[in-house]
Amino acid sequence: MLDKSFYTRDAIIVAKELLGKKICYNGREAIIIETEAYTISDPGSHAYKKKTKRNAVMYDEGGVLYIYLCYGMHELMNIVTDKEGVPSAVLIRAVEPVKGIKGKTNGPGLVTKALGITRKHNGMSLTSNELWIEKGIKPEEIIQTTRIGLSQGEGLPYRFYIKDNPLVSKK
DNA sequence: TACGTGATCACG
DNA sequence: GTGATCACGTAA
Repeated sequence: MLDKSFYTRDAIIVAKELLGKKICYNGREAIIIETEAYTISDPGSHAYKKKTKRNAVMYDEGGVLYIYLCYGMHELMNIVTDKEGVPSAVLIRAVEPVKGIKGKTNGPGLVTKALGITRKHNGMSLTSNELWIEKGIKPEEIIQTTRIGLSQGEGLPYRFYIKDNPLVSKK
């Protein structure tokens, strides 16, 4: 299991290093293929302006989940990073099924659905024996490029994925 | 390319 | 209270 110290670093570093790691939850396992980082003073981040009820968990110490509902029907899964009081997180955009997964996993809304993660898991710890991330594979090559699907801050190069993987999400 | 869908937030 | 907005997915 990855230690708390893995998560309490800058979101960009964590986003990059999460690639190839394995998420384990509820008997299901999946390798992380694609991520996006959301940092402090980032126009695309939910915590860009101020602390609200929704984004409060982003201010927590790294190593917990931030889940929210998008477009009224998709629950998106983020991993909170950095020290307490520094709002930042990493969005999981695509994973590769290893065990116990049904359905598609090549998009952020599909990842939560496949893993069985919902808003009820908001704030849940990633250093527990119920939900955790551990060593998986070593990515051959990592691509860093601009984020997609945002109305603001889309141009920032905070998106990472494993090169040539067929599960990388599309716009 | 169009739109469903509902929580959330910035207003007043 | 109310209206605009939104880190998406699907079908067309």
